[in-house]
Amino acid sequence: MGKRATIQDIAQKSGYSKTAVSFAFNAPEKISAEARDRILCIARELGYSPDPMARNFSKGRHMAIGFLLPQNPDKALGNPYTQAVIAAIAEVCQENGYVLSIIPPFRSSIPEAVKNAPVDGLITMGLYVDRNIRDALRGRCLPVVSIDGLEEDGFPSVGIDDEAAGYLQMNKVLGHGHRDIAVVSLPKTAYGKSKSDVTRRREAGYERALAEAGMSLSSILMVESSASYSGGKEAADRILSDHKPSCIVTMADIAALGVISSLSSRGISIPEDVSVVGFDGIEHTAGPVLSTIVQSASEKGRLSASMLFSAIGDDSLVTERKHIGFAFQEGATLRRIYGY
Amino acid sequence: MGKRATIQDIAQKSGYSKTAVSFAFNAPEKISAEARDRILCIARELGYSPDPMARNFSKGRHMAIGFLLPQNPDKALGNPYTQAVIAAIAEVCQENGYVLSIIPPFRSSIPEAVKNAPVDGLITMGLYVDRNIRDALRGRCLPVVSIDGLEEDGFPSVGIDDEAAGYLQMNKVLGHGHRDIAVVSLPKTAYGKSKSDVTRRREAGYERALAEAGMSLSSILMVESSASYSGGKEAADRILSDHKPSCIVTMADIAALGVISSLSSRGISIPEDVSVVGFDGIEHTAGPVLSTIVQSASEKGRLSASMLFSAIGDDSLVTERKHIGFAFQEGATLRRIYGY
DNA sequence: GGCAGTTACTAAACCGGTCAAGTAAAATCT
DNA sequence: AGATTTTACTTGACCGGTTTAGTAACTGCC
Repeated sequence: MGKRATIQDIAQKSGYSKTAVSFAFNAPEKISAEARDRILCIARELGYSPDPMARNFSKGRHMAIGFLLPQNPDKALGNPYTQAVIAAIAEVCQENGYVLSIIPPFRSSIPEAVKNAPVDGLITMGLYVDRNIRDALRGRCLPVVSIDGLEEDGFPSVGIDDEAAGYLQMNKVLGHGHRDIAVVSLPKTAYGKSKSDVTRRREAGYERALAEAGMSLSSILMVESSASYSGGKEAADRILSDHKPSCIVTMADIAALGVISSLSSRGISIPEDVSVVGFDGIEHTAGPVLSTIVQSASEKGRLSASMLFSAIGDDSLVTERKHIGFAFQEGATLRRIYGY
Repeated sequence: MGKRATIQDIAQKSGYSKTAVSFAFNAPEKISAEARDRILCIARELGYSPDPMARNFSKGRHMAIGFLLPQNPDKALGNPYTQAVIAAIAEVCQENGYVLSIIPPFRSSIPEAVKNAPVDGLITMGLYVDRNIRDALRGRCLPVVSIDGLEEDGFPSVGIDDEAAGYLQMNKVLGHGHRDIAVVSLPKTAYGKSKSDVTRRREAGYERALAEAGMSLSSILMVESSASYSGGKEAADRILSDHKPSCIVTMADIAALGVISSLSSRGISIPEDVSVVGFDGIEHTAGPVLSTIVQSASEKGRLSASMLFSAIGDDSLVTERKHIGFAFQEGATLRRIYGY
């Protein structure tokens, strides 16, 4: 790895000043065509192109935005829905000439990750913002957009109306005649501990739907699991060690796939013996189409990234929660109980 | 967005020098406990933490490595296998205190993306390195590791023995009695035009397997498609407009899923009517287990990232191709033709 | 011919840290 | 007690660009 030529080298060799070289690359109109040609020619000869670090430093911009992982990459990126959101964000980054950085916790610390992230803005997803994280974010003076975050966090946020979505999900299940229901919910640790996080909002929706059917939350079995394939499997095992419900409702498609895998391996057929309902709307899973709540990953990603870039651009950021749409997808994994 | 405090501000307010402040943060042993406490206290008060850009600039490191996308994010990240590799790379990045940047083409130009990428090293995957890209890479003086690249590119490379894998894949198909075979291969544009790229190596393996069965490459239908769900669907459509083969072999699982979707929607059952074989070994697809060649995404990602970090560390990089293992996965989508 | 405006360029400040070299005072050694 | 080492800190160069403020030469105008 030889060392690179610097703007100085080009200036010297061409007989022009550093400024002239800079102009040759960035502001052709501020320099004569003759000088420009000469400089660019010598630059090509020496294999010079402006150092992105130095350029970014002097411009005060990183030309990168960050996607802050609330957990280790294997966990956080193990969810296809998260990956789909990231893909959408990456798309918007490209349109803006930016790069997307995946920011994992730094030595197990999210605040440290925030302090060191070489980015101009951050997108969080499913992050519970505690005091330390908040301080780190404030300390960076960076625009932040949260996906599935809390309004109370004070950041602009993108998400769905989780209460309504929870209601719709449970309402569909009840409408199909199910009464013996188990729910695979999300872990408190990763998605927040405060009262109005995603899980709580969805649970509120469940409660409302159940109430309309004369039931209550306490009448269903509720287990926590990470939003992952293995988490879903384990959750199913725990549920089945209790009893076999007629429907298992999950808060993440990837967990639903794990549930399905666990059921299948026990010879339990879906949806005949046990129905399964997911949440998210991940794609390309082959097999039976999952009955699930669909919330567009690309819409979530694109909208959050757009909001972030407009904040980076004009320095004004609304602290508002924007809702995107959602819908129930009739799949093959939810059975209608006849005679109900 | 107020402006951040600088090291100067802390120095002034605390009565110490910039260096002392720097030491307080980075080299506690070079400063008295008293001074350290005082400085850190004032820093906390003013919400100061060292600016990562300035720190990186003066250290000459970005603390980021890049994953160079050969196509737009939606295409490149639409493949679950790619995402799994990225997740594995991100894992290694975390262990090294680095960040992983997704580098899309910059205004449709990969060389421009390379020139501007704020990273200390690059990993490419399935990239065809033309002259311009090579020059850009050389110009950056960055360590590069290629996944599924060419030996001729001169970069250290990670991949499987694609000839052997192609042979194994086709051999299994032939061994199951299939003779009417269609292949969904990868696009030349994205994966290379030169003779010994991934596609060509696998084709060579096909040819060898076919030859052993007294057949040749020309006796099978070969269509190109992008390594994507929709690409697989379209490829299946093109194949079926020709005739209905007994087995469709693909070079990417995600394309196989697209093929399956196309077949299913026509009422063609798998594997009874048409068998499908994939390549990669993506996970969590629910549905029938795909018969496929499994090459560990996490091994590929981890190995390539490890190689890159060792190059970043000690400045010595072998220009060697490392092979990881692969295996055939007996799934439910490949039918044995009895009486053969 | 003198003045304003334009063109083409340059010198030097600046971004915010790190770090090598240097200094003064205190501690240790002989 | 004087020489040496150690401790605790500071000064200032440096990373490689961008950008502001300027200058000198040239152009156009009356």
